[in-house]
Amino acid sequence: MILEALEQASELTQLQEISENLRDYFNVDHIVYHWVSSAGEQYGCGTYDPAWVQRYVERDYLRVDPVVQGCYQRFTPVDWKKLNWTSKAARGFLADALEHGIGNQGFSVPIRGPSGQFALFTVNHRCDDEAWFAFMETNRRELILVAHYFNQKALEFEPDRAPESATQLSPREVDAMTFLAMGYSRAQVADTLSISEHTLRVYIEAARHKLGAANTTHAVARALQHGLIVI
Amino acid sequence: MILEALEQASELTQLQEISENLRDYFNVDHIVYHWVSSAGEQYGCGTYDPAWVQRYVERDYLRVDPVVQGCYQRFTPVDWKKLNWTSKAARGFLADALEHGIGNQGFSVPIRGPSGQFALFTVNHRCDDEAWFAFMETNRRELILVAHYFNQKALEFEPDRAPESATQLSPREVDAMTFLAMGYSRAQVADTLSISEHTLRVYIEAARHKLGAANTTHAVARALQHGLIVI
DNA sequence: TAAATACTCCCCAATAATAGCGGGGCGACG
DNA sequence: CGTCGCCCCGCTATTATTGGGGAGTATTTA
Repeated sequence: MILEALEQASELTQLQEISENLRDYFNVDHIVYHWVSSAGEQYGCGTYDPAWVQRYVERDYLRVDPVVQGCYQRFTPVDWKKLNWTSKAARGFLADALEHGIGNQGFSVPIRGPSGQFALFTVNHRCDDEAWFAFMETNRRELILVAHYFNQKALEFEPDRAPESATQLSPREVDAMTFLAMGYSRAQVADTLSISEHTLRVYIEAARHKLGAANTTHAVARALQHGLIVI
Repeated sequence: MILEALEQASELTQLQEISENLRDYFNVDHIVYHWVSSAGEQYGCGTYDPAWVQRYVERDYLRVDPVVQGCYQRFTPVDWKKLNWTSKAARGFLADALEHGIGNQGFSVPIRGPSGQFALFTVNHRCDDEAWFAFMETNRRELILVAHYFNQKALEFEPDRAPESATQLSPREVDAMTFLAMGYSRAQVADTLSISEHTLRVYIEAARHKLGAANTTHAVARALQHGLIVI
């Protein structure tokens, strides 16, 4: 079974191979896995034409692509047909994509990580709606599972992407960060925690230093990204 | 197959039933699904003793529970044995849990949503390591899939939990929020975007209002939680 | 084509944030 | 019993951020 190959893969370059194997196994045009991040850091592998990938990056299609935008707002895997392709930018993007060999049908599985990591596993194919529907009926479950296994492997090979800062905040620091993230002012937080604003400030600074943050907003953002606070 | 029952479930009360059916189907002690959030809003269903659930909430075990803390920092499903049970609080929690009928073996699947939603799907059982290992070998894949389907159903029944405010930020607003989340000061952001600080402030305020945030930190936190920005 | 949205710029007064300094008490770990 | 981390409180000072106005152009959408 295809999952076995995934579980046994042991080198990063194999992911590319596996994506090709998956493409053949499922008999579709493309299988793509890519990491989504606006901070430059993009990683991806799959069977798209490298020219298209380059064009995608160059044109900053990440901000236009309805697949990315849609999955980013969604909980569950989504068929491309359900996405919103009405905007001018989206239609332009779609036309460009089709010209570069991308199929008209697609299914993307959003995958999320603890630090706001976000990845997409996509199956893409060119066919009519009927054939696509039948394909999805048959393979949806296995595809979802494959998506998660693929992601797990990608993480194993790129440990940098799952940093696990291990930075721990003290309970009071967690409280402070949490209320700040909820929009409380310092005075409100201090009041809520029944401590002086001076003391509160000490916690905020401690958290800021632990998190290597430049300011309070940054500290809250990092605490959220690292899963240290829940709001 | 059990997934069919999940797909066909059409009422919220059925989730409780389904969790019981899943427990019997997999022949384990407990199946639990619960939503994790410190903002009061907790939802859960499953086969744990209600007395334990109440105790869990009362004692604020959410902040102690290594399963929650561990999964919150982790990308992938995790066996409870892999978690860190060394702290005093964690050991006390474990002892308390065992006394309340919780099994010693567990497997939890973290599930994340676009707005920072976080849920756990847990299988719990009392048995020796060997039996548990065999069980997991057999059922891991199906459990992962069941976890995601269960979550999907829970979302359908509780649409409030997937609010999808549809709030969209303009590109410039996204830029502003992103750099702020990265710790840039307003001056730095304005400089980076090559606009005046005054203009930048308009974006920040616009984003704040769109997001219903009380201040900049809150706005950044919400933007992060809603997946509107990535850092 | 009109309406909506996005982008750009400006002033001002009040508030929040940051960076230092100092103090004391508690509990856990070795 | 000493060290370490956490919890709590005080002070001063400068700088940055905030939130309330208003106003014009450009682009996209309906």
